[in-house]
Amino acid sequence: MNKAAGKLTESATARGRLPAHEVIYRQLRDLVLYGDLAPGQAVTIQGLTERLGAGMTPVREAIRRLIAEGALEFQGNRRVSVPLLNADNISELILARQWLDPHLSLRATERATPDDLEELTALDEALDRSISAGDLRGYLELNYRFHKRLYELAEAPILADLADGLWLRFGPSLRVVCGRLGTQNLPDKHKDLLEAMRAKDAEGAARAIREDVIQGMEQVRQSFDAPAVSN
Amino acid sequence: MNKAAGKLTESATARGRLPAHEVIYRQLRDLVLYGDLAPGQAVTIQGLTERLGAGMTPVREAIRRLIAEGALEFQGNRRVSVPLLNADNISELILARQWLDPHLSLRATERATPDDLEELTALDEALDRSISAGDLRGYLELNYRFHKRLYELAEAPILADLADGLWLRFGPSLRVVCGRLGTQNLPDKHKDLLEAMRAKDAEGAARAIREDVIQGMEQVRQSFDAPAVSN
DNA sequence: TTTGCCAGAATATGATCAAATTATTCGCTG
DNA sequence: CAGCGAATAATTTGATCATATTCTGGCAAA
Repeated sequence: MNKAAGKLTESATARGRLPAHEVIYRQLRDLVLYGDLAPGQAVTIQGLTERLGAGMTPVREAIRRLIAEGALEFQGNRRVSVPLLNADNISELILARQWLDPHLSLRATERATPDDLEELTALDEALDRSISAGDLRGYLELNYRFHKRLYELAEAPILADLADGLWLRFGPSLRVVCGRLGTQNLPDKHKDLLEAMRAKDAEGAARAIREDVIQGMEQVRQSFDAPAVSN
Repeated sequence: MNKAAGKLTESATARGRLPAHEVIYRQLRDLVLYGDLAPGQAVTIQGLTERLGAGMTPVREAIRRLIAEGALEFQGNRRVSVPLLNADNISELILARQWLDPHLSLRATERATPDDLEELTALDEALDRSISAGDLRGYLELNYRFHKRLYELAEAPILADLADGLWLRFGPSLRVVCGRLGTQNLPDKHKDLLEAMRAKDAEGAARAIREDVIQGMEQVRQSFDAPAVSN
């Protein structure tokens, strides 16, 4: 096998140069994940080519990917928009996360090395600083990265994919809710989780994350029962 | 609002003319779902433009969508292929379906009308005929449609999406396994399921589908422990 | 074995065509 | 004469293609 050749060739993608459609995909993904695009907002190809300064082919491909992941919605005619969730959708998401997240946390606890735990702890501390500073965007980003890292540690790529994909679906709504509540009222169970993980208490970790999920997602659900904002 | 205009215009997409990328997507999806593309097989853009007689832009978009759904795999360099599952992957899929399918069946049972039940029964009978006739492709297609219809009846679009997506992941492997076993040895629990649904026994339906999933998926898992075929 | 070259495939652009929404005009009725 | 509504024009946006460019992997020669 000429496995060495690949290394020596120092392929363009390997040395950090990602294809444009990949770059655009990640940018657009973050736009959805962190709620820079509001629920219901229309997404146009040409609008994005300007906003992200790219050709339309990469933008087009990025949009298709996001649609397939449920992050965007194809509206039958040729319109694409950020999905507008209803209370039932939220219930489904809560249900799915209530099953997936504990399962993944349990596996992550069994596999996490001290280094991994340190990394998670550092992420959580950064998260706390964002909350104190009232930095909403930072909170959303770090909170996601905390959970995402947990998924990765579980070494279950398919289940992690599923869990990861759910974040894209409630990302826009989460932003709206957190924007209303302010960063001060955003408790989490990360401390309990980390403690359980350090003790290799997999069941305890699963319980902690389950509470974290319920606590966070119920806030989103309640915002649907509450009177909708003006516009 | 000129909502009337839209109706009168009799929009092209509304009267059945789907965009090419959508058509290509569905064709390519079926190719994966029913195992016409073998696990590990390389998928090239230009190869598909010829095979499906389409331009490369629609093919490109279809491939991106399938990659996002986990039906295809982007191999880092510019290669795309049908994912080759390992035993761990199968375990993940079993786990996910063991949770999703019963849940959806339970909801479907609560909501199914007599007409719906009749439709499912008809699908199952057609399925039996395919088995008797030794028609593997027909079996794969009808079995999928049976479960897919069940997902739809649950009226939980997000969970249904997740469950549906899993089929794309084990489709190619399922084809290989069934090809080895022959259609005669493909038992299912559909009869038990339908009986429970007719009796509005939601818990019973959930149990039946759980057994159906385990029975079917375990066959796939075992084919990994069994000695791999020659090539 | 290593290095450089080459064929072939994928990426990316811009042009072109088609479709849908929005804006405008015109005619009608009250 | 004013206001409403329908038909139509104009603009915007999406879909598709042909083409240019870049990259990869293999092959051949040193």
